[in-house]
Amino acid sequence: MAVTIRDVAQACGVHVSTVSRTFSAPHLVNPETRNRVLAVAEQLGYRPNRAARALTTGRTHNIGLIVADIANPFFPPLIKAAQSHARQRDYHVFVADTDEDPRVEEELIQALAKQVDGVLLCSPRLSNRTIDRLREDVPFVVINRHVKGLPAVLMDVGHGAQQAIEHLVALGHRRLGLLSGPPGSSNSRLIHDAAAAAAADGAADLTVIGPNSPTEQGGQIAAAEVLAAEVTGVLAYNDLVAIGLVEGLEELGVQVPADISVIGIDDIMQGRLNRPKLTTVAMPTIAAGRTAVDMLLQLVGTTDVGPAVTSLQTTLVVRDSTAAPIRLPREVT
Amino acid sequence: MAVTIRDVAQACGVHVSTVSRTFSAPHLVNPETRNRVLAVAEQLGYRPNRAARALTTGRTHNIGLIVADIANPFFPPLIKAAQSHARQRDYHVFVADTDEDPRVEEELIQALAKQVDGVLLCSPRLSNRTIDRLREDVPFVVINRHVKGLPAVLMDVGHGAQQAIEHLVALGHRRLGLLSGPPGSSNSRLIHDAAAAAAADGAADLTVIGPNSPTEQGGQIAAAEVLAAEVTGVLAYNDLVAIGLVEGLEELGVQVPADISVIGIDDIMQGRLNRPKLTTVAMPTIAAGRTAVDMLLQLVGTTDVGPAVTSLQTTLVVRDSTAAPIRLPREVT
DNA sequence: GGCCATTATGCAACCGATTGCAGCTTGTGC
DNA sequence: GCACAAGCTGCAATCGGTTGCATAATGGCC
Repeated sequence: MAVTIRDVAQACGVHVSTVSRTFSAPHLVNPETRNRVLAVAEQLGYRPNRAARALTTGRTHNIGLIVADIANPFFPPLIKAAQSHARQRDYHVFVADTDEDPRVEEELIQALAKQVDGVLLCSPRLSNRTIDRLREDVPFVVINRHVKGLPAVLMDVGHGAQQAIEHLVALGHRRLGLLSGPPGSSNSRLIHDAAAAAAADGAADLTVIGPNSPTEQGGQIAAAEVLAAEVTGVLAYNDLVAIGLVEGLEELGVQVPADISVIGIDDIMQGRLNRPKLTTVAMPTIAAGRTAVDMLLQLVGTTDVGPAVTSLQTTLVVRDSTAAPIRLPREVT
Repeated sequence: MAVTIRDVAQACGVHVSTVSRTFSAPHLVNPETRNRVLAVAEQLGYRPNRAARALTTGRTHNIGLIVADIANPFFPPLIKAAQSHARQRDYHVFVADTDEDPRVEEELIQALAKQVDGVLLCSPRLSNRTIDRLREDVPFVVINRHVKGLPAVLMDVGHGAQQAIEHLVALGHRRLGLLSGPPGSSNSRLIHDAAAAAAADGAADLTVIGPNSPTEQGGQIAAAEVLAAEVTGVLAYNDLVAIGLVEGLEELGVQVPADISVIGIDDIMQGRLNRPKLTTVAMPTIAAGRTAVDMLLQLVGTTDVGPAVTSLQTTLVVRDSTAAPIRLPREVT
């Protein structure tokens, strides 16, 4: 059915190995022969069978990318960046969605293992122990989580939280709130610690509120608590929570940013689709996708690699949900 | 490195073919032997190499899914549905994003062709002629577009537009607007024709506005035109345009839905993240993903298949952006 | 003109599995 | 006690390429 290397060889009157070399080691074949082979191959519509090639070379030229939820707007930019970056290096990316289910995640990794040269694990939900076991099967680079002994690409959310608090302080806010994230999450702790430190540096109070569910609804519910805490500026665990908070506050008759300033984290909306446009900490998702691909390719190219960890900078994007407080806070210095 | 069928055979004292059959044709091997092989395989951590299997069987048990833009919120639910549905049938889905570039799309199809049993083409940007050429390489099912001679899964956007107009008419609106989509798009024509017919049936005027760019900004810009047209209810080409329109109208001091009702198409936000929650035509993306997988698997299973076309129903989801008009329109019957 | 290095090509084993065919062992029926 | 069938298992070719080694042809150099 499909045209193979043998068909081309026969049509050219050369041996299969010559045809093979024409594609995988062109410098080893006479330019004249090479051109003839290429012409015939083109004419016959020959395409190398990557799966067959993988069988002998051990290189599939594919990489896997496993994410918890494609529908989470945080991931697509990262996926796109990884794909286009990999394509430029003659690699293809197979994306798989785990539906947040660790069992599915494990199954996918095992299924992918033999068909890819390495896997990008994006915010994995698996236990460290399971990941440690699976790394026998296929090389990993982990994105957005640190697993001991594995190369990782991290985004410095702590620094982002710091920038956010400094921004509020610079605007004149002194009574700040933090809508905290899930207690178990390491990102949640990083955000809390950095925010607390930055608030202390700025001589501002920081009231921790929650944790509520890290969703729009969670933010909406937190609105009342925010009012009760009498803060004028709030940093939310993520953009969903921030957007929910804005909605909740407006339902209570509180204007953002006139009465209270709100900052999110992640920049999932990128200023679109929401009013007021959210001031937020943008994550370097595109850089993370590219970097992860580079690290993985480097890792599969060499025999041994140290567990390199790259930490990428976040950026505070100031838009319309933050402003100076109307009444100066009481405890101004 | 990895444990192969030979390692298992040797450890068991049987021939490789027996091990092979244990996995691919269990009924042909003595239960006693089979259990022994399974036990040893388990203990050694043997996993079949799907790529090698594909070489002889011609079946990879993978399917490809090519979309124009993963970041477009319209696609992720479809992707997730296709993936989980395929996984239940022991197939894996490789997702690839073309960045809206037909050349990339073609390249991806060719690269994928040998590694998958079939490809789901989601809103392809390629010309019919190119698609016709590529179908020699790999079986296709097209989603969201009709290509002559190819199986397709369509979503009945015309009926959705009809429902939307009927909803506005039922609320009492008689002066309606349609924010039209790109002139070349077939969906755009389907929406226009169905909306026009439904308006005529409901004895309502339908003013076509635009086309503007099918984006949030396009909708925002159209707000002035909508006001000038003196309509009380508007159907937008998609949700992005509808959301932009709501923003544009509010900037002009017009309330939605109090002053003007707005309906979108696609249901990308699913009622989240936007005020007012948008009344919109929900596309059956989940059903489309599942159906497309089923059609593709059926297609690769048999030798010849007719170019079946499945058309899926859309649903009007009434939320908060539509209401009865305040002032009854002049030409009430 | 002979020797050697260089270049180009062919040969054949191999990657990890599948599968048609043949052969062996049992068991059954008569 | 023999013929035959059924049930298992082994053998070896095959899928579509890659690659180390051998061989042949060419050219340069003294």
